[in-house]
Amino acid sequence: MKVACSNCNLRELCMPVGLSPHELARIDEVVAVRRKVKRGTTLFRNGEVFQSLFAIRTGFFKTCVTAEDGRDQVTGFQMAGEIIGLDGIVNDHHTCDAVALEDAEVCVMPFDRIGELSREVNALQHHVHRIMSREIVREHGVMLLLGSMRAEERLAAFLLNLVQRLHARGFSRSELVLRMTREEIGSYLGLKLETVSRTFSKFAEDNIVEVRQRHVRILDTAALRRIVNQQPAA
Amino acid sequence: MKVACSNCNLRELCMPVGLSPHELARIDEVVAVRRKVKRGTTLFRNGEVFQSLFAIRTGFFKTCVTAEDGRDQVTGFQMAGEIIGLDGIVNDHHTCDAVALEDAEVCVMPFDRIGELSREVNALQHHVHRIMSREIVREHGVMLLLGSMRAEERLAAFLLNLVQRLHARGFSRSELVLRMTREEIGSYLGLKLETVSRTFSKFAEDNIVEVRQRHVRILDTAALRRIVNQQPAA
DNA sequence: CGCGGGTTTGAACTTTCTCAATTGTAGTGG
DNA sequence: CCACTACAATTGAGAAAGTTCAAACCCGCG
Repeated sequence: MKVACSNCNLRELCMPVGLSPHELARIDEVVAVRRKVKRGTTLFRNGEVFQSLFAIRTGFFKTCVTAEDGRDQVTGFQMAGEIIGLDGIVNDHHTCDAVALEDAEVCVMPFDRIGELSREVNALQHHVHRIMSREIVREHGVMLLLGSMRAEERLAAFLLNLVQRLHARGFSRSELVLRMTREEIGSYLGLKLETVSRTFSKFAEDNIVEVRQRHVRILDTAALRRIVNQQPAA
Repeated sequence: MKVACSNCNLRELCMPVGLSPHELARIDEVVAVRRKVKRGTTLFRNGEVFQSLFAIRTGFFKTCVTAEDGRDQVTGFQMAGEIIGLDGIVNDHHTCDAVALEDAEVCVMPFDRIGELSREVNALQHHVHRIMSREIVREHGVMLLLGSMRAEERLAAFLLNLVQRLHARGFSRSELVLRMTREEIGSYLGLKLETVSRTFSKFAEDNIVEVRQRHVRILDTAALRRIVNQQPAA
């Protein structure tokens, strides 16, 4: 199987744009191999030695951290074109688990190779910085959500975010299939699974969405946006 | 005033260790100037153009993001030796505010200069990656806190984290002066200021801490640890 | 066809929030 | 030096949101 970023249809998502032909050729060296990850198995685990970043080629992941007492927190859901493993850089060990929520394939990018190449290819260096910074900003958003939003706002924000990212990948703007359970959504949003379920029901009752198990159709995007931006308290 | 990382007593906190004399000399070029920031004023603001990272030389900062509807979330408190501004890299614009909670001084490190130098000085490149990764991991911890801890656990974790960082800077392991209001603590922890205050009172009643306004003395660190690690629900 | 994970829904309970009043503290100007 | 102001912190009581526990349900899969 040919592994070449230069031919990859996801290139604009995970690699820098505007490269010269020569740079493009070098970029292909970033990916060592591809690796398949079966649904329900982990790509990496908390405590494992960190060696590579992973670009998701197909499939859907969750990442979660675990406290000493066993408490679990989903820190994100990742889809094609997104990069995971950044948490491992600080201490050369991963600090969270990455679990495939459906059969997946990832591009393995050894981190030392990224380092070498980004010394030569300027755009790659900046790209790595941007990816990490983007993750920091994303997490700021999650902190805002967890720290100051109510259940309905959280779920609305979650749905809008998911559908927006899916749409950027060519999927529908209004229809989506959830790859995760209510419990995983709840963990991510800081809610219990029952609350997630109830909130879905409430949205359905208000004709904002149509929910059939994991199939969700957004009927009123504007309403969702209004819910996210409503001010519960100053 | 001499600006030289090589002579700075905070070097181990913000710069890579184990540099050769030559590398050490190059590192001094990272810092363009120092800048003073008066208490209550901002170092940078959401929307401003990003140009530099900042290393805190003295003083204490908070960073906060603001939603469109005006909601505010403190995303972190930063002290001497820590680096702020990483959020600005993705889009060349800052996405949060950095406010000095006491008179402060920062080292201004132009980001393009960091880029150039880290192409030459290998250790610097890795160091930048590590700093960003550390911030990502820190935020994972905050997400865990916001997503699955109760008020007492949040405040206990907050106090332990603060005092640990202060101790790493030579301060007491048990005594600290809070630089922020109850409201700012609350915003960070996803609680209302009244809840923060009540929780402080509860800790005081249980002889875990002694609180006089912003002066806090930790009487029973072990008890705080136990509170953080208690399991409210599976 | 039945099993089991995942989901929905109800009712009682807990935690945190909200609103309001009170107190404390630091800074300002007479 | 003290009164006064402004801001921060504490405390109480009632309300609201989300959680917990429990039961029932749905649906895909072996």
